[in-house]
Amino acid sequence: MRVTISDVARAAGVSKTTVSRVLNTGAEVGTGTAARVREVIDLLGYVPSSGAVGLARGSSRTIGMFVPSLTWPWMGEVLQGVADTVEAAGYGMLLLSHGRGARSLAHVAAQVSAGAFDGLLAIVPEEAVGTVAALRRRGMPVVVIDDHGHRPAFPSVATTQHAGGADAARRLLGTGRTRPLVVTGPPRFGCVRERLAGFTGLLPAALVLDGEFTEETGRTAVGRALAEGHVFDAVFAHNDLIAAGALRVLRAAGRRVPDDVAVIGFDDLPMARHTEPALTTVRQPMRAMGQAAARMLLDGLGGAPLPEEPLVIPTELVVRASA
Amino acid sequence: MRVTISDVARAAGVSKTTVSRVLNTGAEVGTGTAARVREVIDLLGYVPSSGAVGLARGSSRTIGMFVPSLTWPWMGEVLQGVADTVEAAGYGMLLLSHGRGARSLAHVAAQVSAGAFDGLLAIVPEEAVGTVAALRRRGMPVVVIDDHGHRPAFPSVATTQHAGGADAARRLLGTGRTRPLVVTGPPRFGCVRERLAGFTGLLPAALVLDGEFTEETGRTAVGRALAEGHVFDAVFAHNDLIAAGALRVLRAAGRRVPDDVAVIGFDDLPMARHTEPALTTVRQPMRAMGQAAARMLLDGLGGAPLPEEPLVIPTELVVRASA
DNA sequence: CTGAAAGCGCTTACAG
DNA sequence: CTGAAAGCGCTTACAG
Repeated sequence: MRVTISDVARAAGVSKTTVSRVLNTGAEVGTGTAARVREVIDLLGYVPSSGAVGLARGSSRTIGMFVPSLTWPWMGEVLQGVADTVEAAGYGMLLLSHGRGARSLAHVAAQVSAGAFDGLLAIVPEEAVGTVAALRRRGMPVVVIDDHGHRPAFPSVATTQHAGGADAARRLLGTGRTRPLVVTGPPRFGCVRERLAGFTGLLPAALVLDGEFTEETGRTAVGRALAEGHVFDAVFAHNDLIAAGALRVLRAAGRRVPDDVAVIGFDDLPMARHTEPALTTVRQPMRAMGQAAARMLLDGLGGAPLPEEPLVIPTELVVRASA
Repeated sequence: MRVTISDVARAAGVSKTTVSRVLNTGAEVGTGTAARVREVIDLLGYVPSSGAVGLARGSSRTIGMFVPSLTWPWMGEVLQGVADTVEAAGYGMLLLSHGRGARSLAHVAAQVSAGAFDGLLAIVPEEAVGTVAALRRRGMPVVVIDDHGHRPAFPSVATTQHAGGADAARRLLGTGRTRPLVVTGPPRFGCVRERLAGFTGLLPAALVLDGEFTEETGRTAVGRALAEGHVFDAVFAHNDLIAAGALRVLRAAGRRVPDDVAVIGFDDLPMARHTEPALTTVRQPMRAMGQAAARMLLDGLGGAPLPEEPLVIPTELVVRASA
């Protein structure tokens, strides 16, 4: 049987009110009484029912975490950062995925209406911007992890997409490259446009090809550039998967990396250490972003105003062998 | 303001009891009345408070998902399978990670005592077996996703580790290999022992080296075998990362794959398609396992008895270029 | 410093 | 087929 606050009160010879106070405010209770109550709580192993507390207090001590997909290569890092922070604060973390599209959104809406969580952390796919904005308008505290695209409308944590692109260009410039090929992800993502702008601002691209954030895009794009006889001495890939594909095609074509063609990726996935040659890449601080976003939301739930400006955690150029 | 059951009752001109019945059993309510109530519910956008329902009914319509780490390469697949299934059933999914060790376990215990979820899905790290077993003894429905190790004590979904190892051996045998090198993960994992037994049952290994489930282990283990002059015509790596490391060292040493040395991995991570040459590997059905485990738990919560025997979803040999 | 009582929003016997 | 009332386990004015 569940141990309730009444059991504790009875065993300690006090009222439920007093037990509740010991548990929460702590104030207004005699030292001796408090000690006795705490003893009984430990003895009985009492833990307040989250449902009851939620009902009485109108909050759930749980945050929602909404992600477009759970299988993206860096998603685990973000989730780990969020989970560690949220758990340390004694909060629960309700995971919501956009995997089933519109039905997933309906599920989120239902959980919100049910009061299942007090605040929402979100990586917002294009299709869900409206939904998330609507939740926020209805008063739900929202913090967005701004990996792809710029949404000034939300409190958010972001990284330096533009500067990351510029760092890549600077590195190539520093090693004497002047005719880069750029292979981007889908241009609908804000991050793609920012990385590209940062890069071409310093180093005009010989050629820009867009595709998906996949190894296959890396192979086909670079393969095409090669086949069409474009001249380039570097590749700036918009993520590490694209870079891996590029490396593969370059080797197959007999181009030496970095001697003939330097290659720089983006993300710094674990695999970046293991490509041949090891990949020079722009590191995105995914775990730190998860932690910071969680902290921001928790502070917000604690009463702090959510910041107007994005909290920016910088990218970092990680130099390995490919550039 | 939150729309409550009282608002609906008032607007529909019925009692809260009737609204509750329309929402839940559906039975015992006049057709006309039910229709009217449903109309009002839609109109007002009423969704029952999960906290209140949980309190009154003693359940939370939420399951807990406990994982050792969120950053393992196949974890996202499992989570996606679980999330899709759980959400489709209208349940919430509380994510619990073992990332902070003992403190994480304490957090789990607190969430359980708080009644935060009705059942637990778990990938159980060694250190947490006791905790999870204790929860089960106290009546918490538990389903274990049995990736690593065999725990007959829990209802579980498993895959064919032994047969997967045997399939790898059969493939090598079929291409005329007789002296394999085996590089395993940590022997404390049940899956490691099973894969090894399945493999050596058909094809005695020239040499067995153990290590971690990392690319680095692949490089150092195969590097050492090479340096020490061991003779082998194949490598069975216990996961794809180890296999990737092996491929790299073999190439660096001038051994052709698969001509001189065939290589087989385990898992079928996305990267397996992109190694050089593409990796032949034993696929683990991680997403399907997540789905099946979730379904099993949900059925259990619905009243079905949890199966005594593990539900086994088979591995599958995926033949690419490396063996 | 402490407690009795109302209330949070539901469900569920019980009575009709 | 329908409703009044008790109860789930807490918190929080309010009174002392």
